[in-house]
Amino acid sequence: MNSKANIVFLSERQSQLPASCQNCMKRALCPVLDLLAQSAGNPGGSVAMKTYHTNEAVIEAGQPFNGLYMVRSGFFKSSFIDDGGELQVTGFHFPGEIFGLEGIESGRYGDTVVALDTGSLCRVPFALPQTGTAPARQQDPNTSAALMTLVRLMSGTLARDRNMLFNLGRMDASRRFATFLLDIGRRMQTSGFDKDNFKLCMSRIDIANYLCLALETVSRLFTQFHTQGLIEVDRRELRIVDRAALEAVARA
Amino acid sequence: MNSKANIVFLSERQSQLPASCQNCMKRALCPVLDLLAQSAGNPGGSVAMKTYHTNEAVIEAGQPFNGLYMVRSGFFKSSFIDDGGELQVTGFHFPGEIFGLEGIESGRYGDTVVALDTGSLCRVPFALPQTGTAPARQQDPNTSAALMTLVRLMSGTLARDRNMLFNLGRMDASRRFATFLLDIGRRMQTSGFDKDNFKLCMSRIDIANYLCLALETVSRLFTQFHTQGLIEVDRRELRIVDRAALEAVARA
DNA sequence: CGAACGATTGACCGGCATCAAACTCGGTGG
DNA sequence: CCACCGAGTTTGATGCCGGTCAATCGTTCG
Repeated sequence: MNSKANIVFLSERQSQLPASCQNCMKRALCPVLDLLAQSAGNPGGSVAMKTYHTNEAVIEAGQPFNGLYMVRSGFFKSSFIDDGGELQVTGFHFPGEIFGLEGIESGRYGDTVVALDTGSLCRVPFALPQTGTAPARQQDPNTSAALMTLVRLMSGTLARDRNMLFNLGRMDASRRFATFLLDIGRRMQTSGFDKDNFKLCMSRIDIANYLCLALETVSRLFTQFHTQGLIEVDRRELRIVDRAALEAVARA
Repeated sequence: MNSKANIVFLSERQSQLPASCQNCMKRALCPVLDLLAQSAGNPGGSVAMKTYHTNEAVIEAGQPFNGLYMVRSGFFKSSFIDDGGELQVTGFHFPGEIFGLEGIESGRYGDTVVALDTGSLCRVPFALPQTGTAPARQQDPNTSAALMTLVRLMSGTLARDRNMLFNLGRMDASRRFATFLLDIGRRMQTSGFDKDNFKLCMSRIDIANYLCLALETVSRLFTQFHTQGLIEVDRRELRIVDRAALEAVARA
């Protein structure tokens, strides 16, 4: 009944987790434990873990929604093709993070997601009853907890998106780039890496596209920040040398 | 028990609606009926309707979250003060629309919301149990339905925000402005107005700030679109003359 | 009427996109 | 071992969109 780990994460609900999650080492990071618990008895299938390789597609924009994804390891990239046929990078996903939320309402994923390197994902089968349906009769005691988890996740995502919106609209190239580097560092730390010393998981092109800047501008900013002593950079290896100064650039 | 209206909107749940909603003429528009139903027995208070006048504040950014708001009539504006002390307009709210979603997770509203003219709101008291709390014991049969409604609302908002993000990042001033006008028109129609002939509820300054453009640029775009025969404009009265052409500008 | 505010129009200029070319690094094959 | 290639990146030169400053006009209100 109880695992051999010293720490009991969620004593009540743990026993209801799918078998595949019982021994997961990433459980402490997992933000969807409630959803996972619910999925234990989900007719749509149980939690599936899968490994992906560089450039391999996880989901394609427009495919029917069939669950949320949590990153176990590796890094992933979201993008979609706009009306003009241009690819637009919409985000990057780090270990412990969730994606697929935007597909819940429409029933279709809005983004194509590909692996940036070798990594693994958990797919959490999940579905919302259709609108206008009669109120659910049999109340799974886990359902409410799962939905609240979801609401929190989405509320947080909304708040972060608003920041990004502001980022794109108001900030000039330097501020955008500084903000980007700090954001990546913060999330690296959350994922268990060093926040000041890490390997950028994406190409310059992806960064430029994500920040809505020209590739050349991003390249110039790398060298400019390096010259100013804010960062050290070699290929994709990045070291934040003067965090305070970088934060100042992001603010000013 | 049953209203005198010929149409029964949600026969099952209607009887559980708060008294103040039983006779609401806007019930058909209301996207939070499930939440309202839940709030009937909510200790936090019942649905409160209130009228606001021009420039009157509904909520201030940072105030503790105490529920969601639905616009019954009139128009409202969201904004916040950034680190540099500058005001940033984040959105406009039309009759039938919801705001306050971003405050659910953090427990504090992220935006200040003010009335653009005289209008009225419903406040829907609402609270999520704190994280880490034990699973709810007594399951209100409406709770799940309410949460699902919320999840749908937020998923839709996420999708719309992503578009706005793309709007700001990639589009030049003309495209942003054309997209803005079409969006306003669409939402005017949803709120029961004419989609091609309406009164802009906000000032040029608000539009410019929202689109992250200079006030002067917006003004120039009004006259430019007018000269090109796309729109007719007199003060705040707007008529979309050539919708197809406007859509072309928004796309190209 | 004068003051205050919102909106329009004009002149100027800077940041960033665009075009263009060189450079680095890894892989492949002769 | 070197020549060759291609993708990714860096660096340089030029031009345009849109921000900023400034002046004017129309409307509303005290």
